[in-house]
Amino acid sequence: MADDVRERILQAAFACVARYGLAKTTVEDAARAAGLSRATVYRYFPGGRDQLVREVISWEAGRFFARLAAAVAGAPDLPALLEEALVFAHEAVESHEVLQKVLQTEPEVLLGQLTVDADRIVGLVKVFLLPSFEAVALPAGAGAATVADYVARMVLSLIESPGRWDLTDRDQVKDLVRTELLAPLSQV
Amino acid sequence: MADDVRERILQAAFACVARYGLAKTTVEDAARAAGLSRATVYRYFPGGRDQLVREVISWEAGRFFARLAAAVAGAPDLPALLEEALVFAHEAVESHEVLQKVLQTEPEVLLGQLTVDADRIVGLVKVFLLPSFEAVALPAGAGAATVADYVARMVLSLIESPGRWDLTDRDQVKDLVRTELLAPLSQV
Amino acid sequence: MADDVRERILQAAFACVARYGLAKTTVEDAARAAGLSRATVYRYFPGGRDQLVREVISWEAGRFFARLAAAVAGAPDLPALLEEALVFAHEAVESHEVLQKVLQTEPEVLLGQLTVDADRIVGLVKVFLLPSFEAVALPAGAGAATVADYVARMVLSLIESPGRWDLTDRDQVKDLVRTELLAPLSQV
Amino acid sequence: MADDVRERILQAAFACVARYGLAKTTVEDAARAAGLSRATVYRYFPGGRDQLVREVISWEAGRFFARLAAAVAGAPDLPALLEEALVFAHEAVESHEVLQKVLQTEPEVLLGQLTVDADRIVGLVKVFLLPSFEAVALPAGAGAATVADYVARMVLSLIESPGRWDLTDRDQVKDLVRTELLAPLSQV
DNA sequence: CACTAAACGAGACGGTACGTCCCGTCTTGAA
DNA sequence: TTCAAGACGGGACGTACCGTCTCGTTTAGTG
Repeated sequence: MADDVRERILQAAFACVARYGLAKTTVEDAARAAGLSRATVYRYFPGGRDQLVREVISWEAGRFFARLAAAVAGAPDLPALLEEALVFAHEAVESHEVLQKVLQTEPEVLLGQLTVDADRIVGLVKVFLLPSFEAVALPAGAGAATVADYVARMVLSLIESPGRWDLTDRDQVKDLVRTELLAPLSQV
Repeated sequence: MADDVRERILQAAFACVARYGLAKTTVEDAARAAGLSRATVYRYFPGGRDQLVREVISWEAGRFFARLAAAVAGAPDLPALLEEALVFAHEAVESHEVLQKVLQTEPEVLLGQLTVDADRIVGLVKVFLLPSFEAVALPAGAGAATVADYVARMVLSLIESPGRWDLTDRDQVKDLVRTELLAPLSQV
Repeated sequence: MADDVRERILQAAFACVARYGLAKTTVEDAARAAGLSRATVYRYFPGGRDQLVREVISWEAGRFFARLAAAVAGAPDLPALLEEALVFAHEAVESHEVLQKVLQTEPEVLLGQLTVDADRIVGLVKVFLLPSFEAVALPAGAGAATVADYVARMVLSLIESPGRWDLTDRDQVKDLVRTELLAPLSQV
Repeated sequence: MADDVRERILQAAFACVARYGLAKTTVEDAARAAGLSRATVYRYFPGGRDQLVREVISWEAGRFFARLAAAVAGAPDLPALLEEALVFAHEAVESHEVLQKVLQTEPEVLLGQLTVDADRIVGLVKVFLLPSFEAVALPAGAGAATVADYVARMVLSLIESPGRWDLTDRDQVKDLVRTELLAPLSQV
């Protein structure tokens, strides 16, 4: 029940961000959108507006990775999983309206938050990849955790700025996964 | 004269950031510290507090690179320059009290700003390195600009997160420059 | 409770006017004197400073007439009432320190406001006199309201500028009431 | 030359009042409209904005009476003069756009000023009427000055609030002049 | 004719108050 | 108890004028 309310607030706050942007979203706005009083918001987010904004971003990031997980659930092996993940994630980022809007109108706040959360996000992706690496033969001296960490960072970096790769093109992504992500690992 | 005042405001604002942090620095604070009225601050920074904060960060970043430039002015050749730059920059970042304080207490704001300015900063470093690369034999097909861009990004990245290198140790840095920064370029 | 606060603000503002004058009384001053924050003043007087000043004048005028009503409460008949009213009102105006101060130092603001409120004030006096006229024989064709209106205007005018009458001298006032205020009415 | 500039400023300020109203007319506005710098305005009106506004009202009032004087210049005798004056003045007040606008949108300021200036204005009218009364037989014991004062006040009062008279109707005005203004004087 | 003195334009500046906004705390009353 | 409702203090924001002042630049008047 409590989590219910919390969820409702986050959801409402996210909706407000979609409408007003990060900077212009007010505690009052969020409360109203959630059908709650401001006081209640403060009960659930004692850190006030800052905490709320922070958690909204975290929350939406979480949802993002949940969708990602679902999207790659059926992948038969590691390369397929990475390929699927890159394609889906890239596409998801590009077509995430709120994200795109915020990135264009007030990137500082979002990027600031994301940079600060970077470790946590890498962690998320890593945890998500880990099982796959544990089921695979790795180069001597490389633990699954280390490798997962490395790949997680690479993947995130590629999503942000794909460089010369076109993440829309499945063939290119296949290539990318093979040559840049996995190749270094199979060299013993 | 006008630039004088502008400078004074930035300087004062920076001092305030050092004392109060980015978030708690007020236009009024900056004005008082500069010995000016708030109105005057708004005359020079019509964008208000936001513009002021933005420019303070930019301004200090500029000063940082100016100090960097001075520090490496005497380097005899490219490897020495890069080595000097890495050592100095790392040391400077580590011992920059204001920077460290802000990074610990309110990284979001600063990182947000820096991320947004990233391009500009890469540009600064690139411009700064460019002459050195133009005076040097480069791999076929690689323009000095491209190479400078690449090295600039690498250097910044290394300063941020050195990974396995200890940028305090000159020998390691020498190694790093040779194997990671310049090696790829000398392969024709 | 709300009216309480409103009252407190008006009272405080009036005190400020007494000290600083109408023009130099600040919203901040009034708030401070009322022991409230400026924000609260704006909550009760959304029209801001203008509304506040306006209402302070109105409010004190109201209190003035309340005192007047009390002073003449015991008058046995109409002539006595008018006499009492003239004497009391004149004395009250003359000895109203704040009023006198403002009239001397910044008459424009006050007079402007009073002129604008003139109708309302005439109304106040009229309502106050009306019952007395309804209990009295009036000239044919003259409604009590009409007569009250006429007398109200005369009284106010006399208070402002007594002309040749000395409103301190009870005998003169008796005369005045008889010959100038009531005589015209008794002529059928 | 100096008076020229002064005049120009007043004229410009009046134009601004016509456009923006009394309260919203800025020293800057007036200066701009006069094609002068703000500094110059302060040179001619050291009392600043207040003095300027005050004088603009005075100035326009002066012009008003000048027009009045011109309008009645040809009157053959005192009754005709008063008749002409009443008709003209009433009409002039009614059709004075700026006056009407200000009276409707911000009467306080204007009325405040006029009330304060009341004595001066009565004086103007009085001086203007005086010669006519000196050339006429007056009741014993009444100096021309006293009579002129009385009539001046009556006329101004009638212009402000005509009461039951229709100052548009020449016949009524003729009547009014005879019965209310001059009758009392001819009774010895 | 030069030269000084005044008038003026331009605009920076300090200062002050305004009105607005939002935050975070707290109280009260109803479910 | 939990929550809605909302008053309140606090504080910063950005804006708008005000009045003062300092500079150059005319523009006259005078020696």
